Amino acid sequence: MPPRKHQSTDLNASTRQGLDSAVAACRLRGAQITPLREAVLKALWQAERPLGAYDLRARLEETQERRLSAPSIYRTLDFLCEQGVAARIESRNAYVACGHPDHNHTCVFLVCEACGDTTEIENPKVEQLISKDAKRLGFAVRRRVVEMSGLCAPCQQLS
Amino acid sequence: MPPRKHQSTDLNASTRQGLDSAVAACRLRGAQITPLREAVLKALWQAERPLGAYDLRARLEETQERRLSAPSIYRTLDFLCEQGVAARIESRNAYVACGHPDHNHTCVFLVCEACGDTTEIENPKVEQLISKDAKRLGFAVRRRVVEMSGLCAPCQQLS
DNA sequence: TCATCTAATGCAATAATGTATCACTTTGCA
DNA sequence: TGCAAAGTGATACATTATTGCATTAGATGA
Repeated sequence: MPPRKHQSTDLNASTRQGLDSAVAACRLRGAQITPLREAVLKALWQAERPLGAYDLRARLEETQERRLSAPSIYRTLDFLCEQGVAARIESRNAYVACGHPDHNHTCVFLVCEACGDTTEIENPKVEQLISKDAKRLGFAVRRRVVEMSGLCAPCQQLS
Repeated sequence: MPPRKHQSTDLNASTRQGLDSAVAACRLRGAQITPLREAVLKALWQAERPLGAYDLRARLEETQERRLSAPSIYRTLDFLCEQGVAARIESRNAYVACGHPDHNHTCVFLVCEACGDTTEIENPKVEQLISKDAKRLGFAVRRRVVEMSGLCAPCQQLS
């Protein structure tokens, strides 16, 4: 799969496809897709960049026309991350939809400091390299966080 | 969680060496090492795991016997991270002393979820791999976050 | 169909983490 | 000495995240 720009604003083609395949992946594992979970995932897919939990809540409250509690948002995000269909960007305290809904994979996120645009790339070699080091030290890796922040190509032009 | 020692104000050999070389590295760059900065760095070296900013503050307030403001702590930590003698563990909102005080390097952190113990490894190949991908996409990397969480060898024995 | 059980959600309060701002102090230096 | 810049202190505030418990929605089986 080619690198996916999280900034794509079209709501239909790639967004719908990503959303649908994410939902399907969850169902395959017997995980329950509730209206709230689907709404959150959809909002992430539609977002132009990683969304903070409270930012996400604000957006959902608009489209849903009701109040949502912070715990609901966090629980839902936790669920989506566990399912591998979303990911937390630790260096931003924010979340993105993940286009590679496998359980055991490492995504590398390139996060633009200027516009927030986030690109997700997969590179199995990175994972292998680190796993090798970890194994040598007897460390059992469970979760991987690989994030690069800097400037995306368009923002470099501007500065 | 296994017992740990954070009461003693004495430094063991490797801690002292790490602290001294970090201080020397800062001075070489003309950066000012103030009493507060040195105290914070020392506290990080003495802790055997990442410390949260407020946790760090509590410890310093004990040894210094005075109140410290959160902004002071954060400013000091920012300084130490910029100097490359400390690093922020994004997945924990915490900070560790860094044993490789170069400006442009990528450390991989292995963080044990059980005991908090954190190991820092250097692997230039990881950096190269990711840089290559980034370059292909025209992305200019400025800061790198590579963190693995899981279980360290001793904690695997226990479970 | 209904009773029942469990997962999911709602809600209030609050903890934990991080920042803005301004005033004051120290340091380096002409 | 006096100035400018860097560093620190202090208050208030903003953002992010969690806890505990009540309630609701969905699945399950008699």
